[in-house]
Amino acid sequence: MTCSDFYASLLRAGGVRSTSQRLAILHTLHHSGGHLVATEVFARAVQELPSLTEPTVYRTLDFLCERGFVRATHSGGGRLEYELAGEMHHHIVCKECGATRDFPHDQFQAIYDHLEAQTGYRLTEHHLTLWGLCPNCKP
Amino acid sequence: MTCSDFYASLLRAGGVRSTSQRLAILHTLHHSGGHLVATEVFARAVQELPSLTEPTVYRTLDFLCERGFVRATHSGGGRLEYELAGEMHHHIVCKECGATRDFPHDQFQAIYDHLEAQTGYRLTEHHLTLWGLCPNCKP
DNA sequence: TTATGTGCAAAGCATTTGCACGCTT
DNA sequence: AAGCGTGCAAATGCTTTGCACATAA
Repeated sequence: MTCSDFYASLLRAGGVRSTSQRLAILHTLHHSGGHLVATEVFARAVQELPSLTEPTVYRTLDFLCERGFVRATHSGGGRLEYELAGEMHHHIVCKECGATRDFPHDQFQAIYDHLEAQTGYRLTEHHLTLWGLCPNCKP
Repeated sequence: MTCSDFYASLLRAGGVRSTSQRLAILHTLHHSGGHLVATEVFARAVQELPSLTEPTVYRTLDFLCERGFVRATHSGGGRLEYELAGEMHHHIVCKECGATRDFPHDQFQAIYDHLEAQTGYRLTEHHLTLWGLCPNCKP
């Protein structure tokens, strides 16, 4: 099964139409390792699909987020970054060299449970990003 | 001591100049309870100081963040929100009614320490925001 | 007095919107 | 065949920049 076939069936399984634009954007996010702002998604995806336009990228990213295929995060700078929704994880970003490392969500779950009990909120979403100095950039 | 006097001495204690623009912006953040995007900061602060302009708001917010007087967070929507730097806390936002509640950072510190040991990064900054349904909006 | 900060005006981008056409189902 | 999705073009709005003047220390 090719990459595109995979995403095509993923979309259809989610009950939405499979279009070349959506596939190009999912493919781009997959091969970039995520963490792309909208303009970068466009810049890369348009190389796969030259007819792609900016408005379509914005609308498609919104759509894919709403449907849960894609997740929006942020790494500072005030611009949302997009990545494929998959295994739950977060990011540590090096402020010096930009190196990014993922870490799993597991260890936060206990705190989230505790916060639900404490506040009465039911938690459904979260953004968590850490910054610091990676081992190489530490003095 | 008036509100302005307080921020004036805070700025000078930090070794930076105290200007009417900086005071108006700090005052605005203080009385809004934080969580304002740049355009909202301008809209409110310009009422206190009519000569204030947008470029000044953007430059001043950047400056105050760099110097640690103000902190930038995000609550979705991809636009940074600003609040006074004070006691370390995070936010839970209700997706239904927008009600925001703070919770202290304490309980996360142990995990952060553990992540530092595990990844070799030295952590210096972090953004953490949770979304969900508040007690009133839960079915 | 001197360096820093601000206003003004304009430019630069990112993002959104309306509408007609095309493609998926 | 029907409805959703996209391209195009333009508008909108946020943010940044250059430069001259004002202000804090």
